[in-house]
Amino acid sequence: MKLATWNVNSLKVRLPHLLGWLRDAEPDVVALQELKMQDEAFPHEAIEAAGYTAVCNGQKTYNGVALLAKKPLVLQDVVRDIPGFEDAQKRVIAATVDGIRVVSVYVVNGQAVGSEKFDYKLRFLAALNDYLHEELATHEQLAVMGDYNVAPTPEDTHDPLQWEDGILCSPAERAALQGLCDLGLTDAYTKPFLPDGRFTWWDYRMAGFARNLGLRIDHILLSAALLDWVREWKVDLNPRRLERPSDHAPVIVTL
DNA sequence: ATGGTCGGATGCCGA
Repeated sequence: MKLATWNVNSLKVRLPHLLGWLRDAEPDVVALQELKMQDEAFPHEAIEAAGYTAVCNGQKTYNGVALLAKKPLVLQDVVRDIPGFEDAQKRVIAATVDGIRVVSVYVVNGQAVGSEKFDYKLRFLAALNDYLHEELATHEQLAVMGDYNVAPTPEDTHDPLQWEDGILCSPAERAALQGLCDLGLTDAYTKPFLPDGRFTWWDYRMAGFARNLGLRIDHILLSAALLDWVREWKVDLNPRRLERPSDHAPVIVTL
């Protein structure tokens, strides 16, 4: 079973990349983020033709998330957004596939430490914590996959001196991510699995990818029942090397 | 045309 997460940064622009990558990587379950499109525009037909079924929680211009499952797998008990958390932004969708509860999440970027958006990021992560607490109580097998916009440790940045205490790396953000793990979730990333490096995002500016000026901010968190089954964690750099790529690369965990 | 580069939507904003 291959679980994957990918921030595509506009599904409209990246649809050819997504279809090619589904063919090459053959993931079983995919969490997508930053669709930047409404539900009516979601390319169900092309994704069905590629052998996948999909559910989405879209939004115009910003955000938007989806879950894909390789047929004949089906996505059941779909829940959109964080129940009870008032939020106009579409950042969460959950479903059950083959007995596993999967969540696609696009955590708030936060812009700058101390900003209004930073405050929203921390409130979002607190609400996500409450939600995942409930999900863990009802689903033994839980996989929470997405763009967390948090680099867990200094090693997860290309330049700790530059990034430390800034946005994506501040103590408050790292504590919030650790808070999710304290619920009973574990980052599937483990250091022996580094065939193509550990970074998942590179800024478009200043030739970030060519110089490998990256961060590890996309994660797959697993409940204990799934963690024992992890065989491999990897970043798939192939889509990031294409013309007009997303600024993120997919993370794939093989169970 | 909009900071550096993208994407999307305008007369920049968010990342």
